[in-house]
This record gives sequence, structure tokens and C-alpha cells, in this order.
Amino acid sequence: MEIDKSSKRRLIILCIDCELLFVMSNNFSIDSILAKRPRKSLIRVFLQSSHLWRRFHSLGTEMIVTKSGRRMFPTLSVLISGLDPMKNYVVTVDLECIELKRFRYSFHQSKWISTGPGESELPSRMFVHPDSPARGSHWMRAPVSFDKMKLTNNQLDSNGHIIVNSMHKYRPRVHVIEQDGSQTRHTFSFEETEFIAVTAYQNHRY
Amino acid sequence: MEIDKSSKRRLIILCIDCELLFVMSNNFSIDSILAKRPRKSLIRVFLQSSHLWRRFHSLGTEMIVTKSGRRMFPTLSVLISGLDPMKNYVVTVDLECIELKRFRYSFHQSKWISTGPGESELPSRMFVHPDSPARGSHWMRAPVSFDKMKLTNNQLDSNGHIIVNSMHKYRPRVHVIEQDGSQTRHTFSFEETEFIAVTAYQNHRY
DNA sequence: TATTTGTCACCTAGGTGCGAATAT
DNA sequence: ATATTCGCACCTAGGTGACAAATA
Repeated sequence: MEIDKSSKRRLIILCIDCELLFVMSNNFSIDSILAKRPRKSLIRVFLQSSHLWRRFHSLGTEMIVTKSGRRMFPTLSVLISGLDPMKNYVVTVDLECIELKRFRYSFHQSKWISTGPGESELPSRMFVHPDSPARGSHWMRAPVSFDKMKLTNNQLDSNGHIIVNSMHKYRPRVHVIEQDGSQTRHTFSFEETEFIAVTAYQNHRY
Repeated sequence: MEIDKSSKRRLIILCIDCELLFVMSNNFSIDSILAKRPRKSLIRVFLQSSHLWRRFHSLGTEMIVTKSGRRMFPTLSVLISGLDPMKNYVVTVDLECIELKRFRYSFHQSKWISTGPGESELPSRMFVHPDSPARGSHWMRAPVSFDKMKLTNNQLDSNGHIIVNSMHKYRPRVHVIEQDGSQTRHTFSFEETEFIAVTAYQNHRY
């Protein structure tokens, strides 16, 4: 394709094999666009408060769930790097049921033990971070907190909360989805954030 | 410029004299893009709760301002139409000082009267609606409320609140700014939303 | 017995008007 | 006098753990 590099007219541009699209101004040069072309970089996601998460994890993290929806404690919060500052992303969280077993808390042993097979799992609902969609620069600027996310054990929930089976074990997954039409998805999870959903705290030793 | 209309490769396109940009998928046809090309349409902004605003207006609307910032009552809220659903916009509000006079409230006459020349006005700060930037479809979906906006009389305010001179008359202006690089700005205001900034209510007859 | 549910008092954050005290 | 500042009591919305009652 031929391009008049000096053109300053109002245009939309098509670059072959580019992966990023820009909002362009009336006045721009082809060179300024090419200069902004994305270099591949590795997306990284770091868990915040990992110290706290690990303390709970060592005791067996429990997460209260209620019919009306309960926030998580600790709150899931991550630092993201390696995004394209100009590109739009949607960031979501879902819960992966990581063992198809039912658990119960043994007061004797002060620990969780698995008992029999668990409920079969439907794919988890997605919690879409309310800032979505936003540019990479926004997501990387500060930790991204999922404190508004709520868990429920109500299979018929109509408030958009994340549905779980009580006494089952889950681990949150963070998804970073590129909004360039490719919908490329990058998924991250952290071992220390796994938890067992409960309707009342079992371990009273926190 | 030559374009292979059947191409399905990953590209960025160049259209001359287009005004709208799209996030494109890997697979698309030139025709599908052209079909989405914007038709010019008129942006309109309608005041919400205009009945309430008019009731206050007929008595002389007062708006409390404090050092730490005070929300407006009534809240400014507008319905927007005529945007391009796919285009990004920033929506802001500022305050226009509509009479360079100082006012005082006459208890005798139960009305505001002007007294002498007012303070000279610096250009007002902008309140950027927190949803900005967002697509036209978002702004048009529901009334856009500026309830988080706060007014202050502290000329040294460092919280980003809108600074006003007490006992002066203002009228909010809504700006809809196209985020296509042209930064085209559409401005709207409503007579019935004019008010006098006060540090304490003067008219006790509300 | 093991689990779930609903209720409740408690806490917090933040917005509000009012009136006393102060400032111009 | 007029205008501003400040503190305060009040209200609301929403999140929390505890516990008693209900469920299975």
C-alpha cells in the first residue's frame, strides 16, 4: 500500500500487521504513528498484600459467602506492568474451583480435610473491574483492587455476584483482555489466594 | 489510494475524510467499516430535574460553598443524545460567572440585589466527569450526573474542587469534548441553573 | 451433627444544616 | 452589620461479626 507520509489530512490509517490502533488527531504524521508502534512486552501481574494472604493461607483461608453477597477479605488487589499504555484493556476476575471435593473443618486437627466428591461446577461468573475498559496507562498507574467484588452462595443470584459452592476450594484468576478486536487474554493466579468458601467462619483462631 | 476490499488481513486502514475511528477486529471487511461510517448528527443536552431547578430559580437559587468543598443542590444532571455511539468523549462542567457584580440578599424585598462591582474572575476550574473518557453509547445510556462535583470558596484549594467567589452569580456549563484528536467541544448551559454562591443560606423561605 | 439463614447491633465514611464564635 | 468559619449533632448507606433460629 502506498502512503503519502507527509499527508496531514483527516484520515484513518491502516497498517499491515500492526497490533495496536490509535485514536488519531486531525493533524498527525505517519512518522508519529510509527514511532508509537508497540514493542512486544511481557505483561506481569503482582499480588498485593501477599504477606497477609500467606498468613491466612498457612491457616487455611476461609472466605465468607452470603446470599446477598459478601466482599472478600483479604481483598484481591494486583499491580500490573508491561501493558501498552495506549491500548485499551478489560480486567476481570473469576474463581477457579481448584478441587472437585467437598471440605470440612476438623476442629481436632485444626485443619481442612476433604470429604467425598464435590458439586459439579458451572463456569464461574466474571467480575469485570469497574474501570474497564481503560488504557494500559490507567491499569499500570496504581494497584488494581477488586474490593467491590462480592461472593454469594445463591445459585439464583441476580445481582451479578460471583457464585460459589460453600465448602469448596477456589482460587481467583485475573484476566487481562486486550481490546483491539483480538481479545487476547492473559490469565494470572496466585497460589496463596486460594480459599474455601464458608457461610460461617470455621477456624476461630485467626 | 488503492484498497483491496476483500482483504481480511490484520491491517490498519486509511480513509480520507472519515471522522470516526473504530477498534477493528482481525477479521473485517472494508465494507463493514464503511457501513459504520458516521452520519453527522446534532448533539443535544437536556437538563434533568428542570422542574426543581425552576422552583429554586424563581426564588433565587443559592448554592452553599465551604472551604472543604460542598456538593451542589440541586445536583446538575443531564441527558445527552446525538453522540456517535462508538466515539470517545470527555464530559466536563465548569462555572461561568455571569455577572461581574457582588450580590447581597435583601431581607426586606426577599430578593437578591446587586451591589458594586465584583471580583475579577479567573477562568473556572473544570470538573471532569469521572466516567471520562467513555464512548457515546455510555453517555447516552442514562442521565449523566455531576453529583460528585464540589464547590469551594477557598482560592487556594488543592483538592481539585471548583473555586467560586461567594456572593457572585454563576451558571454551570456542560462541555462535551470529542476525543478524536480534534478535541471539538460542544458547550451547553441552562438559564434555570444559575445560582449565587453563599457561605450560609440567606433566603430562609425555601 | 453440620450447615445455612436471617437478624441485629455495631462501625465507618461522608454529606447535611445549624448555631456559636469569629472576622471584615 | 455582614459574612465567614468552625464544630457539632444528625443522618444515611453500606459493610461487619456474632448469635440464635432454622434447615437438612
